Amino acid sequence: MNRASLLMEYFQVLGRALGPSHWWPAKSSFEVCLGAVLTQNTNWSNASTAIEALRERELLSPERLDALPEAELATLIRPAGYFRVKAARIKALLTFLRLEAEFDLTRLAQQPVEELRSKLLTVKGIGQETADSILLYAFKFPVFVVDTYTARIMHRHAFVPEDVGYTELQELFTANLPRDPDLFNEYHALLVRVGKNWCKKSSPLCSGCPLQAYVP
DNA sequence: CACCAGGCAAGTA
DNA sequence: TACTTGCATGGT
Repeated sequence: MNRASLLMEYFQVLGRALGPSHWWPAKSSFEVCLGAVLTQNTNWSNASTAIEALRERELLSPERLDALPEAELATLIRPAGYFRVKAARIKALLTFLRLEAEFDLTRLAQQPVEELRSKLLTVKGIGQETADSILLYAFKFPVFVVDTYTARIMHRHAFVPEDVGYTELQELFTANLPRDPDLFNEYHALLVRVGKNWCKKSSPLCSGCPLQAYVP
């Protein structure tokens, strides 16, 4: 079986077993951008608590957050962990959004995806995964997001070496799947759900995983 | 108690 | 370039 067929089969098996993921859980593109930073190396539950703290204070707009002092932002997002680092990163992102598009995210997304990706990567605190999460989940560009779960799962299934780089791992999917943002959206979500439930870092518990039959 | 979570940048050699 | 370290809360 070739990679393209196998990757599509994985998607279908996971979809049938787990059902729709409804990603990204956010009410606006801007919320996706915030969540993308807040969830860096952090479980979504903690990131979500931080988002809700901002929501309670009606701070979930770029203008309101931009006006908020960084120290106050840091206090509010404390539950997300790395809160000082993340406050600085969110501030850097806000400055970028203001200078690049006057906080108009719709306008920001008018440019070619490669151009926007390059610009996002210049923002301190926005790496490849965060940039791609924003491109796919906030703006619906057909960009496949990969993460540590993706690497672990695909390595365990012998698709890639353990130390596979971000770009190489991403190309495994983009070179073998149709460039469909809805497909990429759901596929990444399903892989994260598999990772969380059955493909943990230590004590690999494949039992019960929908993809167990495919593990070599 | 230890380990982990939807990373990233800065420092070192 | 290749490797190491700091960042930090909350759940299991």
